[in-house]
Formats: sequence, C-alpha cells, structure tokens
Amino acid sequence: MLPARSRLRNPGDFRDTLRQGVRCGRPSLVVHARRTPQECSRAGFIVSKSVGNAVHRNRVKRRLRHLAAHALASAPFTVDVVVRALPPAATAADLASDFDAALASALDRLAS
RNA sequence: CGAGUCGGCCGGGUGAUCGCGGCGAAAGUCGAGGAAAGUCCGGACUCCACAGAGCAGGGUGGUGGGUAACGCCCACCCGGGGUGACCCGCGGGAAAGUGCCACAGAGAACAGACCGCCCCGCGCGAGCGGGGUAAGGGUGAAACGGCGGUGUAAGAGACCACCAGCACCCCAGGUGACUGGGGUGGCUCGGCAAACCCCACCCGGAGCAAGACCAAGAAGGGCCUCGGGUCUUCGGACGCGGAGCCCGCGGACGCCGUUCGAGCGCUGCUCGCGCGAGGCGUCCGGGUAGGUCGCACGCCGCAAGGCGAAGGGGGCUGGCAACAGCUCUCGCAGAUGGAUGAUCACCGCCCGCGAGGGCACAGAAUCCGGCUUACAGGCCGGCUCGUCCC
RNA sequence: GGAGGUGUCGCCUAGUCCGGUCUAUGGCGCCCGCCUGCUAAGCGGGUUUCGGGCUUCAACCCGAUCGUGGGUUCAAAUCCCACCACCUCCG
Repeated sequence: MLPARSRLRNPGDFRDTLRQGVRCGRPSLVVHARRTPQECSRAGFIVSKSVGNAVHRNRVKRRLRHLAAHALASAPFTVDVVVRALPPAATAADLASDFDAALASALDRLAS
C-alpha cells in the first residue's frame, strides 16, 4: 500500500491541494491533484460519514489507497492527490476504473 | 417423539502472491471484537496544595454475601403470572407532615342521604314537610371489611359465630429479610412517594483534547456589521476586503497589594485549612495550530537475573453459588488524515432445478470490571409438560 | 475520545418544570366562500395523519397518534427506564 511518507498528513496540505489543484469527478469519487516539488508523490483521502459506517469507510479508504499506490508510482511527475469518496463508492464495483479514469484525466490536465 | 424453558460456547477455515504499522542492526516477530458500539454506571491513572466539616445538590433502595468498586453478580425472602420447568418486580416509609385524586356521582377521605326503605305530622288524593337508616340501587379507577344469624319501625360490629385484614405481646426456627404457632385489642384504618418529603447508605471537581517535557514564533481566532464577488431551486449558500466588540501572548502607563496581605484554591453557600506576589484597567504591537512522553506488561538491577500483576487457560482446595486461595503455564496491537489490507484458488454453510449469487452485526484510540443495544448461521448441556414403549 | 442539547400537524412553534374535558395552542402555507368587472389586499369558515363504521358523495361517529419501545398511575405530550435520529462545543 502506501508508506507513511507518501501520504498527506496535515490539514494544510489537504487545503492547498483542494484549492489550487485540478479537479476531476466520477460517479463514485472526485480526484483533486496538483504538481509538487516533493521527492515523491503523496495521496490523501476524504471519506465522509455519508459513505457508511466505520467498517465501510475503512474498506473504501483501503481500496483507494491500494489503487493509488500503483497509479502514483507510474505517474510522469510528482503530484499531491486528494481523493474524496462519494456515497456510491461503498457499493461501486467499478471503483478501480473510476479512479484510474479520473486520475488519468487529472494528470493530462496537469501535464498541459 | 412433540411442545416449552433456562444456561454456556463459536462467530468460516487453509494456502499462494503483492502490500501496511510497531519492535529489531538484521533474520524475524506481533498486529481488531463479542460486542471493539451506545457512553449508561463503577474503578485505575493524571491535575486541581490536602481531598476536610456542615448545608445545599445528586445517586441507590427487600435481606445476606461476592468484589478494587458499582446502579453489576450470586443465593434467599416477599408480591404477581404460569399445570410445570421457570419468568417478572426502582421491592424502604402513606397511624411524621404537606399535597393531589380530573370527569361522573348525593358524597372522594372529614365522612356523606340522590333514589330507595322505615317512623311521625299535614292532605280526600297524587304528594309535601320533619326525622331515622349505609342492608339495597345508581356513579366511578376507587364508596369505609365478607357470608350468615340475633336484633329493629327500618337498619347498623349495636351484638354473636366463622373468615379476611391491622396493631401489640409471647413462643419456635433463621445471621437476616421473614416464616410457623398462640394470645390480646379496637371493630376495619383508601390510593399515589417513577408528587414534595422522611429514613438508611454512598458521592470533592474535572477528565488522556487529563497531564509532563522540548522546540519555534510574536502572529491570530471568534462574533457582529458594511462593501463588493461567484453560484442559486430566489429561501439562500460560499469565498474576499474594511470598521467595531470579545478572547489569548508581549510591552508601556495608571490604580490596588506584598505578614494590617490583593488575589487564588476549576459546581453553589458557610466554616476550616492552605497557596500566595502579583492582580485590575487603558493604549500599542502582533499568529503558533509542531514534536516526544503519557502509551501497552510494570518495577528493581550495569548485567545475569529477581519481584509483582482487578489478564487468559489447566489443576487442587473452600463455598449451594457469585467468588476466593494455592500452584503450573501461556500471551502481551499501539496507530495519530490514524496500520491490521487487496487479489486468487480449494474446502465449509445458505438460496436456486440450473447457470449463478451470497456468507450476520460490525473496526481498537489511556486501560480495566459491568450494563444496554445490534447480530446470518451453528454447537453443547440442564430442567419441565404431554403422548407412546420397555 | 470526551462534554452537552433538541425531537409536537406540510414548515416554525406554545404546552412538559407542577400528570386530568389536550378530541394538542398560535403563526405561515393550503382549500372553500364573501367582496370585485378580474386579481391582490381584507373578511368568514375549514385543515395532523392513519385505520374503521361505509355504502356514490358529503356530513357525522369510533379507535390509535406528541421520535421509538417498555414501565409507574384510575389516567402520560408531561413522571421513570432503555433505544433511535439530528445538532452544538472542546487544545
């Protein structure tokens, strides 16, 4: 999954990424991303109470983190990414394709 | 065999690949629950100087025991339900006091006469007036013991026998709640304390965002209002800037105070006991939201090792039991935008003819003991009733 | 993690402390009528919801209902217990 240095860990980083980054939505989630001068890419996740109880929220967060670990390793440049999970994420079978599509679109817009 | 009742336990398994957090130099090793939940109780621990007294306030409420403690658990008593096993009960006090008992009804706690019954007087009569009467009717959730007899104008514990109930006394049993038996008394006394209250016992307050240490910085945050912007379902929502007010840090000035003592002691008052050199007001300046410990077995020791624990399991002893004692042995999640996961295969269970689909409730956040609530499916045992067979 | 608060008609509320005709008060909204040439405003009336009597409609009547479920009481929106949902605060 993601080691601790590849995770966003304070509120300031979250806020900067949400406000200054590009945004791409899919039915089950929204991806915010921005380029960063850090040595490695980082990811953070926002899973609100409307997604489900603690078990479902943890499961969604872990699946997303697993997907992000592969995706960020193959990104062409280092980025900070914040993924906001929407209520359909709890039961979405195509969470992986939604995430990949949203992140690819975000990286395209950052590259241009 | 059928129906029922009570209790205990489990909560998918194995393997492969890729990963995450703690510890470790590495190899490696450990890594969610019976409820981790709700936060309803009780403790440990930390700070408030100590955790003191009285009042106020809050809690508990049959008895005896268990426990670190409890509002929890066990056993027994009483009341109610059930043929029974068994279940349910905030289960002290209503002759300490205050209060309430709507509507209906004559009358609602002091007694009381609407209908009826009886007597007397008046009247031709229907009836009217006065008195007696709580046995009958009616009202109500509740109407001042029950059945029978004596008695009487009619009646009435007015009197009698039996029964129920109350108070007191004696005897027996029990640690006790209480139970059984006998006697005396007045003849009978309503309900509500999850109404105030009285009685007995218990409770100091806050909580790991407690608290301790280190580093950095001298900045901000909140409320309200005005201006303008974006979106709008026209209700409003979300950013930006300015003025004012409040809070926190530093500085300046003024006032009060340093044993004749300001102020403080984190729920209110009084007392007592302390701490105590700063406190209050005005003006000016201006921004950190970091880390380590607490914290995961602890303590002592350089070490070898030793000692200990409200932890799990086994055994023995005591006890009806809850539980306690002794002994052996095992294990120890510790994250902080928060690890404990993902994919696949086989087996197991459920639904479906099949293809196939599904596998409950639910995720540690300082740690324990309880309670309550949620929960697919499964396992084990005790007991009761009914029917049949031996 | 901890500390508190609130649930009453479509919406906002009163009533809860101290139990009783509460078949739940008021406002907004909605419906009907009057007024007007028409509308607005104004005036008058009705309106919690569900089930049943009940049948073509209307009117009327009965029962339940104050977040949910139990309990105390003759009687519960009100008192007690448990649960559910939502909201606020903390350095």
